[in-house]
Amino acid sequence: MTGRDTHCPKSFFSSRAAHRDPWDVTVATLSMVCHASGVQQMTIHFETCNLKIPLREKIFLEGVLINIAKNSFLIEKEHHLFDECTQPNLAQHNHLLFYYSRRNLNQEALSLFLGIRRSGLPVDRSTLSCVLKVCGCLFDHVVGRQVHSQCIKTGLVEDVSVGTSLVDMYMKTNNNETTLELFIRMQEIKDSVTWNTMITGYLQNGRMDQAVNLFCKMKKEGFRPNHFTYSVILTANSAVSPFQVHAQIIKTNYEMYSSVGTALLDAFVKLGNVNEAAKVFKLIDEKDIVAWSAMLAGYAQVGDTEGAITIFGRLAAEGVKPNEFTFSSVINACAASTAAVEQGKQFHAFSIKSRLDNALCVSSALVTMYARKGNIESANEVFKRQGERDLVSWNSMISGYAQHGHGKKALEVFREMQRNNMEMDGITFIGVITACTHAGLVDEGQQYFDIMVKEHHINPTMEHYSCLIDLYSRAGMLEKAMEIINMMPFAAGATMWRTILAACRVHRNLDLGKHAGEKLISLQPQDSAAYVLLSNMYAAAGHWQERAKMRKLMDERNVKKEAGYSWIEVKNKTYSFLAGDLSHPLSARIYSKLEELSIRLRNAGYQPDTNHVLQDVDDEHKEAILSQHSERLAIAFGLLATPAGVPLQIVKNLRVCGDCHTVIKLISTIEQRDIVVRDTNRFHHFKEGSCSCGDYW
DNA sequence: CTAGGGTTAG
Repeated sequence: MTGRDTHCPKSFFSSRAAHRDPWDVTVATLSMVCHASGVQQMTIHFETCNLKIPLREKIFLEGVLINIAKNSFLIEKEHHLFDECTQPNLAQHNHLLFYYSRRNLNQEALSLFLGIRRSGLPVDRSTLSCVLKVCGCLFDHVVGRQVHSQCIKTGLVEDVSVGTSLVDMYMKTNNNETTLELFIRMQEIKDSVTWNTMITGYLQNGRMDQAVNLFCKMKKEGFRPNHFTYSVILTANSAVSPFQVHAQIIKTNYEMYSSVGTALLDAFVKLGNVNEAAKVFKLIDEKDIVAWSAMLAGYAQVGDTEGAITIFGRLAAEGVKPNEFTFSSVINACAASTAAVEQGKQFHAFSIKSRLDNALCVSSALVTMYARKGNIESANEVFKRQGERDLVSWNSMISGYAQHGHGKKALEVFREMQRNNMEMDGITFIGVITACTHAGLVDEGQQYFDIMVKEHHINPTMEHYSCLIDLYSRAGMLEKAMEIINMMPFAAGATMWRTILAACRVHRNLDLGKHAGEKLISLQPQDSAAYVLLSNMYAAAGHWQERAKMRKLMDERNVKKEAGYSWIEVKNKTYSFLAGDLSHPLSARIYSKLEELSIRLRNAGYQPDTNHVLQDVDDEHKEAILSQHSERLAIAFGLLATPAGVPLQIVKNLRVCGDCHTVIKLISTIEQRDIVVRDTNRFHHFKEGSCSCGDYW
């Protein structure tokens, strides 16, 4: 059970293992070691700074060079230090090489090795194994091959660990032929590490079947899989059934190993089976941060925010330090939940305290979280402060702006991304085209689609065509939208027909609407959207008989209309409202507030648009129904429950109707409030009588 | 010498 935590993680902060690393010498332990080993002539310089490890001086101790700088990373002047060292020997060279490698300072390790080689100093199996690993990490097949010939010259190629390192290096640099040749040549000397290395290599190159074959062959040849083997073979989820492997693991007792249990639980999560994953998690003996993070991410992936946050609380209570992956997962869980932004903010604060807020995956998760919670300014704040950015950072910001209808800003970010020569992918263009859709930039949207295909050679997916159809539909260019449907290399799915249908409703195209409605109903007979939209259209056109038929069809097929819900957060609590809801304790006050508003709205010249009511009732009733739409109840409550001037944040499970949109614009003026409404499609920022969507949604 | 966890859209 020991020795399974000794591998160095990607980042210094990312595992408890790192804290047990003998090289992470705190000031106290260093002094002790110096004292015990009788090294007196050495000077240690302490520097007071607010970081944990204030030692900055270089120390030559027991044949090991240590230079601990800020954050305990070995960063500067290593060669200079090396010159001062009196004739470093082979062991000292290897020590430093391992130190670099373990810290992921591969470039430094490589220069050290090249220096050693230039000076003709001796090397041994440790030196060569270590530098081969470094070449693999850097994907440097040129130096890798040079080292290979050095292995042959020295005869060390016959050594198992050197041979295995060669296999690893060639696998990582994608040289499958040489790898296989080496592996066959190692027939007599190979051990289970060699097998594991081969299997891992195949998996990382996406060759699942080869990996599984080798896994079987390994057992046939009498090598027993160990915890390395199991933890890696479980990532071949499409080729291996976790249930099957689980049975083998139970027999061998490896399920209590953190690495194996983590891989297993993750395999269950990927099958969508969190319950099974949770059972596996429970059985892990000593859960390390990777295991905790995997379980947390599992809950996040199935949308169980509460579960994810509970796991975070438990690991913190057990004194386990969250790392950047833990934060990015929990923040992502907050982004997906319906709860208040406050929850996400708390984890943001925690990540700052842990000095992990600048980690790429954390800051990108924050951008998305703030954007999805309606706080686009904070999203941009985080984005601006990102020291380095990757594809995901840029995509997150573009999509964020797109969802908020800030089409121009989304495109600005996109152009900045272009100027920085960033690589782009399909998701980038989904964001860009969506931005054009919400901004009504039809031609630009089509142009970006063409650029994506012609200049970036990205194959358009279903989603891209969906975006195009959306682009044209929203602009009322329904013929163009149908043209796309007819020319694209996919059959139109339910989502596309729903888009067309909704656009037909807005642009009053009953004929195409019928067609789209029928398609949608045939694809998803249990989805209420088609029935509701169609009957809506019939109602708007005054075709009450047709509408009654739709109603009947719904009853026959037992399709239930989704109820309109809105919710609002006040002081960390979420209050939800159904249309016509009377259940709230403040109900009476809410309705009198609505009364008062309706008088003031009329004085401001408001005329209710009763086209948005689908029931066959008289106009007076229609007005009453409109005025009790769930978002209005939530807004009335928000106005009562918060001090003047505080912005209101509303979330709605359906799209905002045209009449409510008009009313909310007016309310933002007469009540002097900023109101943000997130519907199923986008964000609406109402301010001083207008909306960020420019009445285009 | 070999291993397990995360993020972007719809």
